[in-house]
Amino acid sequence: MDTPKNASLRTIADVLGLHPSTVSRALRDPKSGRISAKTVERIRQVAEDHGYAPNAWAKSLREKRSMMVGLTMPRLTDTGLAQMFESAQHRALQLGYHTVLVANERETAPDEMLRSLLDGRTDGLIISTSTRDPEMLDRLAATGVQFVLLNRSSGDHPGVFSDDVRGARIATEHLISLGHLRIAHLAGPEHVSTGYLRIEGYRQAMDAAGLDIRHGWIGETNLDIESARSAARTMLSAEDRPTAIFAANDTVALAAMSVARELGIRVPEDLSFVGYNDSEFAELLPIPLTSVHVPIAEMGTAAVDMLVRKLSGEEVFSIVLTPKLVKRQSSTSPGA
Amino acid sequence: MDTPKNASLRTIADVLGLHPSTVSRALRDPKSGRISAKTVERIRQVAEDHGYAPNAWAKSLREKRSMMVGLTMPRLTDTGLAQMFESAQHRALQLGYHTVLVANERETAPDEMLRSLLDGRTDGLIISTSTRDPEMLDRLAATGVQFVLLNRSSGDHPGVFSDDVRGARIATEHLISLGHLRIAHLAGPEHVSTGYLRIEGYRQAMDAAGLDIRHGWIGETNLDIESARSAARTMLSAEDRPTAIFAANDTVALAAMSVARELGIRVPEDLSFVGYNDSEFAELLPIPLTSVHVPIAEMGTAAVDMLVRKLSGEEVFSIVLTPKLVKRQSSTSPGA
DNA sequence: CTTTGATGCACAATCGATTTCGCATAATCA
DNA sequence: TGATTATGCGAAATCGATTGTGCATCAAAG
Repeated sequence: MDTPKNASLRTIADVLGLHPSTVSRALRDPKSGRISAKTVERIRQVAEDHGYAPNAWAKSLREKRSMMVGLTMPRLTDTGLAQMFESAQHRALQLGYHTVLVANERETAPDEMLRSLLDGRTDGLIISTSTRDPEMLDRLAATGVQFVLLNRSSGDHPGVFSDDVRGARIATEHLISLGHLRIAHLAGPEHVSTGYLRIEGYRQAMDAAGLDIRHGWIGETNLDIESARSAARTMLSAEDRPTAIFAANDTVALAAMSVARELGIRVPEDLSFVGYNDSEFAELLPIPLTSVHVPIAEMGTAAVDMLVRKLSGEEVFSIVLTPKLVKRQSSTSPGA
Repeated sequence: MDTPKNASLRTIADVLGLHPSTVSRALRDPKSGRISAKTVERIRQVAEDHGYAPNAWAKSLREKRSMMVGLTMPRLTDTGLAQMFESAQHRALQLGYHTVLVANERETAPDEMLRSLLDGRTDGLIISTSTRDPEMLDRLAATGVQFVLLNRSSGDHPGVFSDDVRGARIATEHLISLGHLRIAHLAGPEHVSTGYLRIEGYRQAMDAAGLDIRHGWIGETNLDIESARSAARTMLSAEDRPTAIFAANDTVALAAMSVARELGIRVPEDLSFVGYNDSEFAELLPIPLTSVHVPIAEMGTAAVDMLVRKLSGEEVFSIVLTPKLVKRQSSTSPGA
C-alpha cells in the first residue's frame, strides 16, 4: 500500500540517486531538453509508483500564491445566494482556484468573517457580506489585499452588482400599473446596499406616480423568515393595510404570504405580491410568485473572473447587471 | 501606509538587530522566560507597527498541518444541505479551521471534486457527496487520507448520518395510517445511500402493511426540480395513479405538487404529500407540507467534531441520528 | 590534438516559521 | 578567586518545491 503522504521530491531523488532539483525539472518541464529523455522517464515512473503529488504549501510559499480565493457570504440558506456561490465556485475550479467559504452572518459577524480570511492564505477575496464599518474595505485596499465585491456595493470598490434601484423600481411600477395605490415594501437591512438601494427604487417609483408612502409601509427585515413574518404581521394588522407588497426577496415574500393566509387575507385577490431573485421555487408555488429576476449565476462567474484579472495586475471596473421582471399570478389588479 | 504583506519575522528581526528565532519565540511564547521582558515588549511593538502576521503557508509547511478541512457537497441550492454546511462551517471556525468547499455535482463529478481536494492542502475531508466508485473511499483510507462521511453512508467508513430507512418508514406508515392504499415514492438517485435507503424504508412499510407497490410507483429523480417534475408527470398521468406520494425531499415534493396542480389534481383532497428534511419553507406553503424532520445542524456540527477527533488520532464511530415526522396539512385521509 | 560548445545534472539559495543546540555573559556560591 | 548555574539570545537545520549558477563529460569543429 502506497503512502502518498510521504512522497516528496527528495524521496524520489534518493530512490534514483538523483538530485531533487533534477526531479523537479523532469516533472515540471519534461521536454525542455535540460533533462535526458531516459531520465525523465525513469523519474516519471518512480513518481507515479509513489503517488507523488507536489506539496501545495511548499509550492505556495515558494511561488507566493496559493491559488485559493476567499469568499464571504451572508448566508447560504437563500437559494439565490447558494446559486451565486455555486457558480462562483465552479468558475474558480475551472481556473484552478479553490474557494475558502465563510458564510452565515447570523452566527459570525461579517467583519469577523473577513478577518478570519486575512491570514494571507488566499490570493484574493470575493466579498458578498456587508460591513458595519465601510472604512474597513478602504483599509483593506490600502494594505494591498486584493478583493472584489459581489452583490453588495460599498464606496467605489470594484465589484459585480445588479441594479437594485432599477429592480425595485420595475417591481413597484408593475404593481402601480396594475392599479394599486397602497403599496408597501418589506425591505432588507438598511445598512446593506441591497437593502437601501431597493428602498430607493421603491421610493422613486412611488414618488413618480404621486403615491403616498404611509408610515409603516417600509418594514425592515433581516431577510430571514422570522423577521419577515414579524414585519409582515405588523404591516398587515394595521388599519390602512396595503393592497400590494413588494418584498426584498422571495423568501420574505413567501413568509409574508403565510402571514396573510393566517390573517385571512386572500392572495392575490386582497393582496398582491412581488418578490425578488426569481428563486427556483417561485414558479412552483400554488400561487406562482411574480419576482424580479437577477442573473445570479452570471454574477458569481463574473466576480471570479474579475478577481482573477485583478490578481494578474489588470485594472478592473464594476459590472452592473440589469434585473428583469417575471410576471406570475401573485400580482393582479386590486379587488380582482 | 503599512504593507502587512511584507512583514516577516526577518523584517522585524532586522529592524531590531535581533535574530528571527528570537522574534518567533517572543511572539509565540512571550512569558516563557527565555526572552527578557524588555525585548519581548520591543518586539511586540515593532510587530504591531508592521502589521505582522505569520505566514500561513510557511507555518503549515513546518507544522505539517494547515488547519483547513475540505468539504464536498452535492449541492447547496437545497436549503437543508446549505444549513448543514453552515453549521459545519461555523463549528469548524470555532475550532480554528477554515473550510474549503466544493459543491454542485451537476457541474463537477463527485470523484472530480474529491480529487481536487487531494492536493494535500487540507488536514482532512468531510465527504457528503456520493461516489460512483465506492472503492475510491477504501483507497483513500488506505493512503492515509483522513475523512468522515456526512449524510451519505458507504461501506463502513465512519460518518454522521440520519436513519434514512426509519425516516422513510415513518413517512410511509403515516400515509398508511391515514388510510391510503396507493402510495408512491419519488426517490433520489439509486446509487446514493439517501436514495436507496429511503426506498428500502418505503418498501418495508408497504410490505408490512401488505400493500402493493405497482410498477411506476417508485420514480427516480436527481433531487432537483426538473427531474422531479418529469417523474411526477409520468407518475400522475398513469391510470392507477397513487393517492399519496412520499417524496425524497421537500423540493421534490413541491415540484410534484406543482405538476399535480397543472393536472387538476387537488392537494391534499386527491393527493397527499409527505416530504423530507422539514425545510424552512415547508410550513410556509399555502398547504403546509408534512415532512420528515432531520436534525441537520447537529449533523454538520457532529461531522466536524468527529473529523477533528479523528485528526487527533482518536478512533471514531459512526453516529446515526433519528428523524421525526412533522405532520401538516398536505397529508390527509384519501378522499377527505 | 586542442578548443568550443552542447548536454545533463548537481549545488545552493530562497520562500517564513519553528525548534533543537549551544554559546556567550552575568550572577551566584564555595 | 575559581567553579557553577542561570539568563538571553544566536546558529543552523527543517519542512518541499523551485530556480539561477556552475561543473563536469562528451561530441563536433578547427
